[in-house]
Amino acid sequence: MKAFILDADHQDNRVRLFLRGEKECIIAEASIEPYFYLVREHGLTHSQVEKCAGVTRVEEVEKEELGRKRKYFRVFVKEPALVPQVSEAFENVADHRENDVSFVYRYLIDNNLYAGRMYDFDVVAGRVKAAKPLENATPDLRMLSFDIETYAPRGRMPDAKKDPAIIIGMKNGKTHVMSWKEDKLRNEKEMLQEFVKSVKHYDPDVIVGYNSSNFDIPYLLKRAQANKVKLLLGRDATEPLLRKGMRSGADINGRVHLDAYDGVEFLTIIGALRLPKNDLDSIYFELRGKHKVPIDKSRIGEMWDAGGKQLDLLRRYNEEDTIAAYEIGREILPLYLELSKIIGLPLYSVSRMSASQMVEWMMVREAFLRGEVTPKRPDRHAVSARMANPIKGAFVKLPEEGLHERIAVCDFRSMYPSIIISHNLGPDTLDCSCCSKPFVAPEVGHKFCTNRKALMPHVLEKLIDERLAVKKEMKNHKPGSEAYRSLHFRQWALKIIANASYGYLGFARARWYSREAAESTTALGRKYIHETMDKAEKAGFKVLYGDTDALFLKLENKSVEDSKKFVDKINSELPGRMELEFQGYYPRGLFVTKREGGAAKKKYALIREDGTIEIKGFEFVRRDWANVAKEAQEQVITAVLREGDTKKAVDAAKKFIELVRKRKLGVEDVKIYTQLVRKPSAYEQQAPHVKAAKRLLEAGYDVSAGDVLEYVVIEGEGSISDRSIPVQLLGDKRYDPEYYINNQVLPAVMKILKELGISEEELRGKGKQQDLKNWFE
DNA sequence: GCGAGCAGCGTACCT
DNA sequence: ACAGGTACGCTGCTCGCG
Repeated sequence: MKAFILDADHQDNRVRLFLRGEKECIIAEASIEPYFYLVREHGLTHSQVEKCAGVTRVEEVEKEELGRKRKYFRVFVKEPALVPQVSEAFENVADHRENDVSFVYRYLIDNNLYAGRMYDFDVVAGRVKAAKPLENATPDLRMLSFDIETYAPRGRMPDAKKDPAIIIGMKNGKTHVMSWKEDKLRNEKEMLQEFVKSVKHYDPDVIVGYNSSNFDIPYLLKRAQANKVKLLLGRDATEPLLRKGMRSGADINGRVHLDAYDGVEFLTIIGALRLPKNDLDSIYFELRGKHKVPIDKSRIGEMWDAGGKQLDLLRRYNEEDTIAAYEIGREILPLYLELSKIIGLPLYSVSRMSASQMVEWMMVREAFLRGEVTPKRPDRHAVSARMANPIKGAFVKLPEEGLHERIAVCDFRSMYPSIIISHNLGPDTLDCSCCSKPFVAPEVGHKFCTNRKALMPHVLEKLIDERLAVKKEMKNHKPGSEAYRSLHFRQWALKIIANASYGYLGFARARWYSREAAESTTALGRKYIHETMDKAEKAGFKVLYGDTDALFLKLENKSVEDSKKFVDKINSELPGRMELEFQGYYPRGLFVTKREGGAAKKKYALIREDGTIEIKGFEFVRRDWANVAKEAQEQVITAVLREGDTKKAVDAAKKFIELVRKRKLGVEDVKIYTQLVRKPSAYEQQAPHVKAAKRLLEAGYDVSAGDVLEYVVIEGEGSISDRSIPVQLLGDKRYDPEYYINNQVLPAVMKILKELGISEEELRGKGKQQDLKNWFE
């Protein structure tokens, strides 16, 4: 059967595989002997281990771990559940290894099977006998998104014990919203049954929700219980299984429960997405350019009771959430599928992993393939010791403030991965005993083996080679075609994992953490960027700025061609896989002065020849600035870069100040977003967002760490914090024009205008010194 | 008792 | 729960003056 492993779990010693073929999904079983390792030390004997209850047999093996040979007992046990138990029993006698590799992962890794990839499975009597890898593309997955609305009386959050679910929306191709006031459904119970029936009928491979692990699925489970029905969403007609722990989850057997919220967080962390906040409305706006129907969540109960137009509006609201979840699913499912194919673990598991976990599981698999033992996770003390001792990072050159012309930007392609590969860096090649001439890292002096390839460089090389091949293959396909799209997601997935590798080396909780390898990586990075800057100056360019792996060259009297030739010259002198890339030419660019003087790093604006503008670091790109300040700054930057028009820039700034002063702005223009990273009581300073959070709490809202707050500074007495009111509680309170001029618009625009020699006074139109208060006559 | 000056907290950005 | 480098608003303390 031509199929791929969509999902897998186990019952006792039997691994259960959900094999997704062209159309059908069948269940097949397989098995493997569960095992783990004990390090042979402290006089522990073979027979001692063998005698332990649950142990079936013991092998004496010699294997490599972190570049060193060691002796282990490979301990086989009766069933998977005994792996943690038996290893625990030896805790005070011998160190264990790989006792935390789950049974399904063990099966996939040890059999060299990659979930997500196509195989020709030989299934006899429901058991997998063999699997032959195929080149075929994965068949299209059936995806269903869903979203629920729940009833609650005004003034409190819904309580799953007593408040019913009232609406369920679903979308596969088309959208279907049902509620039990309409749609021939008489009550909540019938709606729940209808939902289960729809899922069974459509038989999706993937069920997408938004925050469904924490809300929709737990809620529906409780409601099903209250109505004495079962929420049988699994392919084996089972209910979702809620997972507790550090990260809650909801497993649906045989399907992939994709929580789009996880996906959005993941994209945000890797820098592929930036939204003011990660809620469905922000996403809806990002995807469709318009906001969802505005409804007050605390009034959902009333709207339900009112029926008619109110209920229609509520259904519309639900429909938009369902659509948004579906659209996010369409974007992240192909990405997760490619990640799953690369890592080889089931799609559902991968969708719940952080980038570092993805790197780590790739390493675990590759270590197995190389016959190596996986190091154990560091304990709490090791983690805090690692964190207490941070690693020196990248070099950032002080730029030259002001307006500059004719800039070429170059950067090192995948700098850190290239360094790790080119110099064979890793904990397993550090201080080897086999090399008479090891590589010695500059500045830090760590020595690395030059004979045997380390695990991380080995993994990275595979990732990067594969990515180059995929990029090449993409040229054979039309952009927009299905094949192109899938290749795009593949190269993106490969890039994500490669880019996370350096961070992983320096990640305190990593099994393959290596302070030495990580600090050698950054030391080499600093060496390469410094050397390249020196060479650029010698070649007659002016190095305007540089950060980590990027450098900005001012062409002066040289041509763009010259800068490209310079890049070629550098590449001819670089070792291994190191490569400098010409990134682009910019006719104009702007750097500014810090408030306390001196040029600011990590803040600049560039314009391309086609007139498009790139803004980095400025208030314009920060969510914790009001829109009015951001828009004013954008217009000023645009006037300066596109037209070189100082007057236009000044006029734009004045226009915004006037708007503020005349109170022409709405909440959207003046609200400020700030994330609350802890619970409100945990702050020592009463910052504006902390005060806003406390006000929300007082008013009976739920506020928790991680929430992004929206607040407005209103007029009145007291500090800014005293006057920071969350938008939910704004009522008819008015924004403070003085604050928005002096603390928002002016700093944002003056930062730019100051570089053109314009003073705050000139902004006011008169050349004289005047008190800012004059704006408020 | 009061304002100026400043350190440190806190957030979000860049590579 | 991926790294370090950086800017900068705001609070709340210290200090000098009277």
